[in-house]
Amino acid sequence: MQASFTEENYLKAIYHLSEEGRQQVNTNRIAMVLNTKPASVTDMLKKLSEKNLLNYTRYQGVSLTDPGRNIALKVIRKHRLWEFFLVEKLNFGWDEVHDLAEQLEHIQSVELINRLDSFLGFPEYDPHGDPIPKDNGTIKCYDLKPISALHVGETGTIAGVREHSPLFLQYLEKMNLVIGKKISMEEVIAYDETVVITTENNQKINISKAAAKNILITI
Amino acid sequence: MQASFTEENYLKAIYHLSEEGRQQVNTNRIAMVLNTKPASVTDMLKKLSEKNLLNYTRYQGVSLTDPGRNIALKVIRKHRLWEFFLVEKLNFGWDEVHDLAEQLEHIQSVELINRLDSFLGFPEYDPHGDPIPKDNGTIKCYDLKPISALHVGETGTIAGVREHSPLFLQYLEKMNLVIGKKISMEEVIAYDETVVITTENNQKINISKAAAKNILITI
DNA sequence: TTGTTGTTTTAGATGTGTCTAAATTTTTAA
DNA sequence: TTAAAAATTTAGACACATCTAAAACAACAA
Repeated sequence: MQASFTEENYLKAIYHLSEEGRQQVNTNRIAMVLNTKPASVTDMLKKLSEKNLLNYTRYQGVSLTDPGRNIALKVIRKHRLWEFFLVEKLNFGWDEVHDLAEQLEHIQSVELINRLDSFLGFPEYDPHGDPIPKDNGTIKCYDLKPISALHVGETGTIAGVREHSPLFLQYLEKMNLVIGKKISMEEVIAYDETVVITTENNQKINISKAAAKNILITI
Repeated sequence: MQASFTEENYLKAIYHLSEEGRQQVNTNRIAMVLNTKPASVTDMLKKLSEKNLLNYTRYQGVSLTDPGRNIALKVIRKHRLWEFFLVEKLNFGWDEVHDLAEQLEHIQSVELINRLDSFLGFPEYDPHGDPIPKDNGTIKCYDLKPISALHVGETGTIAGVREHSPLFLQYLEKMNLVIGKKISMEEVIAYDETVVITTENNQKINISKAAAKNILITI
């Protein structure tokens, strides 16, 4: 089953949206994340549905079929391996690689991506802590929690992020809140839910509620 | 000046055609190398001409403008750097990389390609012996000759090829006629212009006239 | 100079992915 | 239960790159 550049982007977006929420994904959300209009989304959903890549009934939202999910995972595999390559081999910052990987993820060649995987030493996670799907379509399922889910006194290690915008990643870099850092929850300010965390060297850092939701940790 | 995927392919093809022959490139040749129809070529030529990427007058063929040649050279730079990467880092054969590089050459990012260049150690030639254009748009001009131009008794070193099809490259590989090999011209069979060459270890190899025209050497 | 041949261009159509504006359906609130 | 609001879909159009068939042009030989 061959999917076009655009079709791949739709499938990937729908995969991400169904991961982060309920089963059925709605038209407006898709239009929003793909920077397009709901009418265009409807057109594409009909097309993908005819190709049996997703289940679609008018007004009811969509879910991926197995072939559809498979294509999405292949694209995500490519995206994350290229990100790893760009950071580890070409020394890009973790905030610079997303747009490049959006292009590279559409290069068609199973052989290429498997050799890249091998060249990189079969990494398990990309530079943002996201798991890299294997060639056979399996993907580690995350049991990461956002910092905001920690109770006061609890400790964790930063292992991922939930938002990939350059601005957010640059902010984390500047605060030295990078993957692998151990932190513990100090307190939550009642007024605006600002979170105070402590790093290994006993430094206290205040982060906003929004930021705390987007930093993921293992316990 | 941004050119689309397809526009880039036209500019690259026209660049290659004007290298290998006279100045003006004709419509039918372009259609042939791009695997498309002359009518489509005409449409595109009008478009590229309006963008000032080439000089076009009806029925008179085309030549690239400076901006057009510049885009073509950037694409060729990317193509050849990616080919080098695929062969040197991912261990592809020199006969396997062309189609992949045709995809990779359209990734848009000057930063990416310059970092790749640096990662690869600023190579001067791609795996087929073609010179890699520099970021500033300069390119080494070849003074390679085909084997068929050697006189009997003359010696040369294989430095490039004029044809990139997998079949031809696999044939060379099998005969061990790879870049760097020293050969000398033994004789030309009068009957069908088959060329007999001798390798360093005194092995005699017969190659057809067509093949001899497509293997390039330095003296 | 004229006619033939081969090349090139125009005219009109198709497929993909997008859009706006209007209509329809679902959801929510009264 | 019904009306208003929100979400979704249809209808009709456009841009891009392509195609076929037919017309226009160039080059060459007689």
